[in-house]
Amino acid sequence: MFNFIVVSAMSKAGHLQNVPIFSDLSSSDLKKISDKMVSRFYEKGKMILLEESQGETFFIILSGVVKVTRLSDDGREVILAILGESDFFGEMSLLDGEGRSANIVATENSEVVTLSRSDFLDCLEKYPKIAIALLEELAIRLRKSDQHIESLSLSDSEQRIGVTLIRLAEELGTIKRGNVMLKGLPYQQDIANMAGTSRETVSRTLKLLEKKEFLKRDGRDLIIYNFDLFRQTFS
Amino acid sequence: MFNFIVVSAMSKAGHLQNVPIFSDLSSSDLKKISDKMVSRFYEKGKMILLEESQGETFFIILSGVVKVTRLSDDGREVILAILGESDFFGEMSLLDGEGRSANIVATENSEVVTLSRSDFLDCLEKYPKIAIALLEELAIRLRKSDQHIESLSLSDSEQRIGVTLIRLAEELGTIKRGNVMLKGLPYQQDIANMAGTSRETVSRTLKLLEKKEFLKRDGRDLIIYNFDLFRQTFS
DNA sequence: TCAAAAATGTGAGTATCATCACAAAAGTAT
DNA sequence: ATACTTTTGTGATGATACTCACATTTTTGA
Repeated sequence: MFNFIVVSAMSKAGHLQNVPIFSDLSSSDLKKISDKMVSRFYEKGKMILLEESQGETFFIILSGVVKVTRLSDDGREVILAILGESDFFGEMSLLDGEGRSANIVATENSEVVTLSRSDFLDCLEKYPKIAIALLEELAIRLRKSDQHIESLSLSDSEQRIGVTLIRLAEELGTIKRGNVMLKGLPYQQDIANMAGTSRETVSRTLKLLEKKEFLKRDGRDLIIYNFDLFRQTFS
Repeated sequence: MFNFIVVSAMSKAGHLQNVPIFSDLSSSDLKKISDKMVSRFYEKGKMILLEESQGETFFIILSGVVKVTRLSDDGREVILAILGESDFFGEMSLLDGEGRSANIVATENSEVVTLSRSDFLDCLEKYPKIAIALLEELAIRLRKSDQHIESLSLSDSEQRIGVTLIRLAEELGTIKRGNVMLKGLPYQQDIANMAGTSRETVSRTLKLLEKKEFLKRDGRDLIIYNFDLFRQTFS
């Protein structure tokens, strides 16, 4: 475990080059920024950010997977997004000053680097390219949110679960001759929380989709046959 | 009508000062930008942007109201947002290069100013303040989207309609001794499309909320008594 | 390796809400 | 003022999907 952290710290600047919002920067600028960053490691299941806490830090995921959630009063959870390598979070409350709007939990062992609020805002002032890249990314997220809203508004549960599998495949899957391989599917309860349905319905629907030969399950893994067709069918 | 356009054109730069994303600019910078803008007027019901068209223009609303929608294959409509004075739109496809993700329709006679793609991007490069202000605004919209998703995922139709009324009140209403006055409520079908429910359910629910004395209807107008309580109850 | 815990499968009952159908009311235009 | 259109109100019906209950399977950890 310790070994893991050391290795990652050594390659921090290297990793950053692969993060889209930094890709326009020269390596000397990148060095300056990465020197201000702090590496952190979160084990699977650990809470990274709480809904109530003040937003004072910007996070970039180097490896691992996190889920962005909101909790209702009665404890039910809505999963807003699944984020993976090179994704970032924490920017929203840095930008608009409101408190956190969501919880962040590591769903896999995850390594992140962080930037303080002031360093982050400096960055934006100093490198307009970063601000523009961030705008692009937020535009993409807003577009995804809009699709999510459309799906929740119009579709029945089978469609919504299909759309959710597409989202998961795009974030976590690997493509292989037109099929998508999803190793380590989230729990049915998490899929239900993404799709806005119940755990039991996810169970029944996955079985149905398997019978219809859209996909095949093998324990925690899942293969979607003919991903293009799957997309057409469900979104 | 012609009179209206002339008046507005004269006050274009003046209006811009009240638009949050430009509020940090000096009046000479503002002048430079406003010279590149073009005024347009859309009558109630007119389509401003189509889902399929290329995104090549940035719009700022000087007066009026527009709705942002997505249409499913079978023609059902989802209303993603209602935008009013000082709000802007069209930035998403300018930023991420994708085609339009939504339709925009004027729901009231509306006056907008537009900026071309290149002028808009120039603006962002030249005035980092604008880029940051835009980031703030997108963060706010993303936060609202997240709340919308939560509401669609967890709530029953009464809650969802309550949340929708709050959204409408915040965008279109005027506060008066703790009560909110909404003059010219949207049609029930539009409210249904925002809340992800059916027109009939909106009709029945409004009646119910009136009986519970949360609100009072008078033709097209609506008063929400004790808006703070209403918020607490529905979000 | 085995027990305990967690996750998944599945049936039965039921509530919510969409849909259909049509009546009433409110706007609009001639 | 009147006819026409649009919007709203409301009952009846049925389907979808949620909840509850419990069996089965898989995973975890000592």
